[in-house]
Amino acid sequence: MSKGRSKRVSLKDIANKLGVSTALVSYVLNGQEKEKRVGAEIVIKIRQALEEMNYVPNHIARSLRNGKTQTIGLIVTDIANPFFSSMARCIEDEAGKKGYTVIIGSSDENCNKSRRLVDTMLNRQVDGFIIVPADGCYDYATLIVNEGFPLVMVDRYIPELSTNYVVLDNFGASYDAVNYLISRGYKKIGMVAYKTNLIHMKERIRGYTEAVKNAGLGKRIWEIRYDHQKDDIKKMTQQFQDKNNVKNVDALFFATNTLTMAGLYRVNELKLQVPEEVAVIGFDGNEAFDFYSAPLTYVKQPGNEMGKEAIRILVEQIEGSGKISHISLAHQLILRNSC
Amino acid sequence: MSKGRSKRVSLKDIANKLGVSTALVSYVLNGQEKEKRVGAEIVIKIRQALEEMNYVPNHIARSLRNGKTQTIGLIVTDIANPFFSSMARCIEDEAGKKGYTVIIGSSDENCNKSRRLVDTMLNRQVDGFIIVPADGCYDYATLIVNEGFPLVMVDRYIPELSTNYVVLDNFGASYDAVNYLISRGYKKIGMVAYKTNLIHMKERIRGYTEAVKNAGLGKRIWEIRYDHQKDDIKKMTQQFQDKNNVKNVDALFFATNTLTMAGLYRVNELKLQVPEEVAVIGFDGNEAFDFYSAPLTYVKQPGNEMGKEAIRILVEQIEGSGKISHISLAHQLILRNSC
DNA sequence: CATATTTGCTTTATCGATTCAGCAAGACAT
DNA sequence: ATGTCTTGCTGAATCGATAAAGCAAATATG
Repeated sequence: MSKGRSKRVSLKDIANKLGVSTALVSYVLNGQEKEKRVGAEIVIKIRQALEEMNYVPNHIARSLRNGKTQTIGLIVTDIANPFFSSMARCIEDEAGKKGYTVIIGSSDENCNKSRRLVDTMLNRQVDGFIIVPADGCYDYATLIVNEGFPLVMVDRYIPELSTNYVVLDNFGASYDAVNYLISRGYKKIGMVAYKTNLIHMKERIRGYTEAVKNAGLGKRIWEIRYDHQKDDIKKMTQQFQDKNNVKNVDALFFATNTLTMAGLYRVNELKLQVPEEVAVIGFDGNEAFDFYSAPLTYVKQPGNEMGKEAIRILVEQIEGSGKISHISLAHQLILRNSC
Repeated sequence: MSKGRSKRVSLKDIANKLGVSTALVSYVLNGQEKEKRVGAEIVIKIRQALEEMNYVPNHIARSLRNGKTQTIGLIVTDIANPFFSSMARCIEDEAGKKGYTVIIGSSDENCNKSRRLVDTMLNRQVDGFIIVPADGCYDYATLIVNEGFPLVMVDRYIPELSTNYVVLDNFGASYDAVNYLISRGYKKIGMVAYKTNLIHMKERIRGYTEAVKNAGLGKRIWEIRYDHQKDDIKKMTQQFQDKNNVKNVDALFFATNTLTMAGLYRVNELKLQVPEEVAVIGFDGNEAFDFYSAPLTYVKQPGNEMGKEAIRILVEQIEGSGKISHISLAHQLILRNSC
């Protein structure tokens, strides 16, 4: 038998106690005593009563009335991915400071799940969205924008959709990383990317392509299917080891931290030495990179800054700004021993 | 200028369209057409209209009326910690299946933050809590229980508080891990734990103590302060390396993944070989453990199962069960090369 | 046939906060 | 003295869904 939950004090309780109307109390509560011409003495009395009776506004009632919930929906591909979990951490902290609460969902890069999450969140009447869009199904993002809901895309964006985003300068980061490999004397540089039409991946591939082209080197790209990761990575490792294969490499550039991890697991299984037998550059960062036998050189994304910017822009939008922000953040190449 | 958000269809809209009262529509919506004796034809018409007009219930209004928000508050120490982020992932998925939404907060093992999070969540009228309690300040947990809110503690619990929990058999796991070290011939086994009164840590320490005592070995414990981690770990490494110190060791057992990581960073800085110069057993798991020069032997916690159980119990409670569940899950010792 | 009972629906209060419209009473101007 | 303004407050509608209470009409029972 659950103990009786003590009912909270309502505006009405305060009003009754003082023998005034709820309107007055509400005005004082919302700092409108000037505009609404509330008497000076009664203001003081109301403030006291609010304090004494330990009044806490009912969020739900307020939301129903105002149509604002002070809630933000965050959809990432996987909250268990350290890049996203640390970004989420930052988003929650920042949102909290501004009086917003965050609800999080993981889409697994899957359209149906994304749509279901968006539906749930719309149903919960979030005031705005921060979304890492999944590949292919832009309908729900379009819906969000068309309905006039504030939306900030992070990590990647949908070029066709005119809305806010905060991303890495993916082309630049990738170009930079590959050039570093080139400067270290590697000639057969491979890139392991995801097979997707998402712009961030396209840009990372373009950075790689541009860099190897400028150096007069051959292009070796694997596009791994997200839902056949293991098979495709296996095939990849077979090809890149084979001296007779056109895709034989001396260095590998991985396009995300999940790909880096998957690749390294396989490299370990095959007992390949890094960087002697194959050099490696990772992406995104992961504590695991620090502990690899050869600590990994990698492209570090400013995940926290990304989260902070996203919240800042979103709240601006929620509060009525009409301007659309497109932000590209700079990467950092962390140099260590893997190449 | 934000585009006009198209107003959603309400119960009233449906009722008006059909020329019936909202009560009827509500009954049909909630499957009470039998109890509330709604006519067979009108039921069909209402169902059709709900379908056609694409009706979606207003969650906020429902919450205000029912006093239930179908929302769960989850407080962990740090959502960026992979142990908790993967648990959170699992909790969200399971909660979603049962029609609940989760809001997450990170306490950083800090009382004030914990309290603020609980306040926010109470204010948002969550239906129940899943909490990883922080050290020392049990007031808010007691408050939650006394107010009659369902609460499930995970990872650790507060013995004085009679409520549900799902934890690891910490004593057993620790005992087992240390015995494994003993069976491998290590004689000077040290344990690195956090300085805290929390039961899970006490139990892990008790497991270690019991194991070394039974083997007639000396006790070497470091209790690291959570907010002076770096200093304390440094001091620890100085002592355990010193052959003349009573705390000199040939093997280290770390009590959490954050401690393991912090310890390994330091071990790497000092260029100590694992396991030759010092053997290591970790706790909790972390992808990083797989990539350590000597892949780490560690105590694996069933984080997903913990999350699943927690949600199951919590929802049971929310739906009115009075029974209190105390669940201890079994660990798994993952054997590899670090000892 | 007269009285119960059942069936099918409507009315209305409620959850708690917000806010517009409106009403007295006093201040001020003409 | 009459009309206009200002001040300080109240009443009631509203957001959308739920559910208790009540009311006719239809059916059943004696």
